[in-house]
Amino acid sequence: MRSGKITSFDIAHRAGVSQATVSRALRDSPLVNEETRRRIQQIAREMNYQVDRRAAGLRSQRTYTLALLVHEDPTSDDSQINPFFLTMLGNITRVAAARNYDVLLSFQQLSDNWLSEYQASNRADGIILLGYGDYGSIADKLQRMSDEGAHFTIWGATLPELEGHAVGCDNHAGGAIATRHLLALGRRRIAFLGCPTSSNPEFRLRYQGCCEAIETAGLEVDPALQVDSLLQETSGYEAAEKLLASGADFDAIFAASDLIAFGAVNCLSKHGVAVPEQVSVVGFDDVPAASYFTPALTTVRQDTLRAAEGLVDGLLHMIGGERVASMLLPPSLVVRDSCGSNTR
Amino acid sequence: MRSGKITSFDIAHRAGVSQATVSRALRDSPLVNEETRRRIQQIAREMNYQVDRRAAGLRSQRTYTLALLVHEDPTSDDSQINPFFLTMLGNITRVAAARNYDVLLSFQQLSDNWLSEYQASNRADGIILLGYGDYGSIADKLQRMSDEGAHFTIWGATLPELEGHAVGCDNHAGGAIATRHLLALGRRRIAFLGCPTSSNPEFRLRYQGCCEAIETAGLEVDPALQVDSLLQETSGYEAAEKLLASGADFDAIFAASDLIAFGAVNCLSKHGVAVPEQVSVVGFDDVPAASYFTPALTTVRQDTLRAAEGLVDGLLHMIGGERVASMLLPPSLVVRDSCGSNTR
DNA sequence: CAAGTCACTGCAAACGTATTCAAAAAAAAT
DNA sequence: ATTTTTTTTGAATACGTTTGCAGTGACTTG
Repeated sequence: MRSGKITSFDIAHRAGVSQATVSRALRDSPLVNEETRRRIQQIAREMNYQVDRRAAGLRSQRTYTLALLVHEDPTSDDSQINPFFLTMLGNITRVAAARNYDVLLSFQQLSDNWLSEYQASNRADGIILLGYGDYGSIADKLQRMSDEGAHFTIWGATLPELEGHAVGCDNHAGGAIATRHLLALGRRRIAFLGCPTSSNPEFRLRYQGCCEAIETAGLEVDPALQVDSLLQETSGYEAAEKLLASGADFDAIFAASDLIAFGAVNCLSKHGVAVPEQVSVVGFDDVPAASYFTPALTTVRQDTLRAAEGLVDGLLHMIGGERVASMLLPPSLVVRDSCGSNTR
Repeated sequence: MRSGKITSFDIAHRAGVSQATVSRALRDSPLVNEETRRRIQQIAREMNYQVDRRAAGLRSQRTYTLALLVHEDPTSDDSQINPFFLTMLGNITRVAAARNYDVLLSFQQLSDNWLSEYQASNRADGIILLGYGDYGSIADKLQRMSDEGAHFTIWGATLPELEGHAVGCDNHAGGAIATRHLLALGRRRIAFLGCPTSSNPEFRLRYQGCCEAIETAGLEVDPALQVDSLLQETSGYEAAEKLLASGADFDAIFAASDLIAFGAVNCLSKHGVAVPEQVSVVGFDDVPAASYFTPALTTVRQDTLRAAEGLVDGLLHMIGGERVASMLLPPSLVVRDSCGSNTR
């Protein structure tokens, strides 16, 4: 004789009150008498009762769920996810859980109807976009999301022209920090591996910070030392190969991402160039592997925990109807072995 | 004059039919006339209508959502997630999406009431557990989940005594493959870094496979060459240090995880021991960083995509009421530089 | 003591869908 | 022309909450 599912009516019956009172008691409403509330909560605990989120959401028009949409490079053959985003993902989930929100995960493309699917089907109260460094391709979709009143926030550069809320690292400052570190070590010919001309504003800003630091030091930026590279390791390897082949003189590399740096170092090793003795290398992101890497990679760290907090809390405020300003986080330099500063 | 939310009634009104017919038409029910169905679907598309998942779920008692519970080591200071599980996570999400299921992500502890929270609050139709290599600590909870009729599956060793469905790699075979590879390279004194006596059955099985391969080759297992180590890199470093300090003679290391291998190699380097020249090293998992590592790590790969398919499809079958057998996946060896086989 | 407050509580109406049951229309069979 | 069958539709209800509104005593106040 298995009774069906336990509902608030069962609790009400057992407590000798109405179902409405149970609902209120469980939500700590001040409308219900303290002793009654405690008794009801006690009974609910004993009966192992849980509020049905669907019914509650249906009535209150909330889901207490955030959708996390992680970008996947459609050109990438491998199903590997950038480890940096995975770290972010973990932090976002943790922060959301602390705020009593669930996180719905998706790696689908941001298709034309993706928004409507999630927004209109009431699967989530808001959306967090991760890994869309290149806004250009989705600007129109963001605009539409904004027009339709969707709540969303995006990790990346906080551009004034961008519609909506964003949390990002101060890429310009990050580029400058890394470059100043290399300059302080006596390096003078600093190569940049990354694609500043693409519509990816993060790489562009990192390069700008880099150039500015060089010029501030009274040196000149040599365009020959900038080689395009995408985010991935293989792309970094190829970029380094191109740099070597060009015959350009360089004594340091600032890679726009750690993965690029990994690829570049591997390439240099293969060609007998010693890191950090002959060439200093700095990365960007401080992915977990950066510390395992040989030589351990000096890199620019983004504070992923504060970033996650910024994204989640910003989004929750927007859901709450507030207007929230975008957020720029200061990066920090993590000095390890790949620059030679530790060798004295 | 913004109309409220679009409901199936709006579609019905516009199409001149009843709401019931709309519901049927949108679910491709054969009960509705083909032409009517097409017209309704067309209108729904035009009006950008999306079924409210909460209402639909409330009525049909399904959520079309799977909960993914990833274990976090509570002792770990860092908030880093094991990269292997992150790869799994990505694959699981993709597979689930292909099956039209959402994935709810959580890194919370499997607390006593976690199950009831997810199961009873109807946030998910089933649960996937990831990272619970050590079943001992949660065996009672699994039993309770099973008793309460929850649908769940777990990544890890498929033990006969374990209640419920599991998908796992053939750890015994994996241990044997790795060890045979080392033996084939002429290594004779193979150390094992990992904790086979703990309740973590995966490590135990890997060690058993290792021992069996050694004995099959007509050699003897030296217990002095087994050093306990937890999953993490730092733990691997310490284990290698202990091994060196013991003065034991060894020419190869089989690490129970890639992270342990990373730590061990770093430790050996620090002590001037050359890898792979003096000591060959094999890891387990083939995490993304394994290929970036120097020397690139030879390791045992688990097929994470097939694993994800096994987990998701197994779970869906269970939700569908079928009885599903657990699944054992064959591992494969990825040969890179850390064993010296490539140096010839 | 009457009237007004106050602190609780219960009734009942949503929320938006899926589904049962009966009915209507159309087609087929007699 | 009537009955039977088939196809297609609509009315009504249930899913399990939250919440506006009204009601009930008890308590204060003039």
